[in-house]
Amino acid sequence: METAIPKQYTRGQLIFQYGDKADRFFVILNGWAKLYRDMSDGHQVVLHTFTAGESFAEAAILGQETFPASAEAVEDSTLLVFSGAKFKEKLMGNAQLSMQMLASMSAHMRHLVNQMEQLNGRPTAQRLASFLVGLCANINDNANDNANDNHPINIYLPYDKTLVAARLGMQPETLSRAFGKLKKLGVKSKGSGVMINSPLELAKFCEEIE
Amino acid sequence: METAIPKQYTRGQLIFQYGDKADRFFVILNGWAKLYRDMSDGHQVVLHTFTAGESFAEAAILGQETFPASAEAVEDSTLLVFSGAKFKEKLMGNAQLSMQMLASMSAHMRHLVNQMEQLNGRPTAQRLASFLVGLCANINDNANDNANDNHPINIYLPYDKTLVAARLGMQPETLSRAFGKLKKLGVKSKGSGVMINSPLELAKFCEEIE
DNA sequence: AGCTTGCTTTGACTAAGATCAATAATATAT
DNA sequence: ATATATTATTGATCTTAGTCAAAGCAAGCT
Repeated sequence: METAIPKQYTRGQLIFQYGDKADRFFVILNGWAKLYRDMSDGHQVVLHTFTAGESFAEAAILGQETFPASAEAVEDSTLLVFSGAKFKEKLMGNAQLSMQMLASMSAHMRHLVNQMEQLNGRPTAQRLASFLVGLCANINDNANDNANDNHPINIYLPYDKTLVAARLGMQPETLSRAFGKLKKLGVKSKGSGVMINSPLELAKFCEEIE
Repeated sequence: METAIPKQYTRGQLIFQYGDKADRFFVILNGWAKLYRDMSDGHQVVLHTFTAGESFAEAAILGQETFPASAEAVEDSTLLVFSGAKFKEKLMGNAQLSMQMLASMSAHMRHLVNQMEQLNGRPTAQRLASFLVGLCANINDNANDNANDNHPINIYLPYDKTLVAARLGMQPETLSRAFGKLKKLGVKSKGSGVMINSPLELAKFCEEIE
């Protein structure tokens, strides 16, 4: 939309904070951002991580007056900032757009539901495996790759392991050990690079019952 | 809306199942329903519980073609069943309605986010306390009560403790023990009745660190 | 009443992950 | 290049909630 303005954020910079007036929303041009919530005990729950092409906080400008979570850039990033008021106007005049918006929110909710499933009792190694498989899928999508192939693949963690751990609802130490457990499944982790021998086998492992 | 038809469900009856074609949604006239998801390991995650006046599965009829979760009546209940197609038509012709719908979904998402926060690491006693405080709040709302007062209060669990446990992401045994821990905070549980001496103190406990 | 059935509570035990503490590796700065 | 800070790994221990098993209660039934 023509009214948006691009804005630069540096690593660690706050984009908005829980409770702020929700009068804008965002699309990521490049970089990564996290949506999170600080809990009373000092911990942080990472609700979602976003990257280039994805939008977030669209939901907040409707209904609520304030953001229900905080957001922060986890890398140097460029975001498009949209005015909520102007967007609302457009929505009122365009039923088609409203429907698309509803569909996108519905997808977002499905995502949240999936996330809830993950955070629950499932063992840490499996949670990590799911996460890695997700990253593989992204890469394959981008490369327009055949969905059926099963090359060894090299992926890079989009942000440091502390954040990966938070995203998966575990401690950094536990993440380390989860990587350890995945070694026997052909997952090698070196720095921010992860080498996966058989994405398919890993995907199978995610579904395993104990 | 005039096109809806009321339908009777008995306790334990399936309303719809994960993967079913999402061509309708529901409003509860009376009784209780739960929205849940069966996980690969046989456990069940309860995403939400609904009662009279609340609607659910509205999100599903947009975007996705199938329900992302299952629903079941937890008491004998009467639901209004709406046709998704007809509702979509109405939406297209009515921007106002679309906005309301967006707002309601946005609220629902906020709820899910809160739920995620709860399911996480927080100790079981605190999760239960939050739940009870929520029930108190409902009652006070209905009674148009002063928000600041702090009477001892008697509440009734809306469904059996097995389901409460599931709703809170814990085992029935653990729920019992959680109730035990809350005794020293003036919470007495007898059957489906719960007597809370000081809702305020209980609310404070929810936020406590450790 | 006495019996059955299903929910709830209690107890003993186990296991997964958190925490604490120390070391190693990486990145940043001087 | 060396020093310093940050992040990652490893080990030992502890806590919490899950599991298994048994007993206590309550409601409904014959």
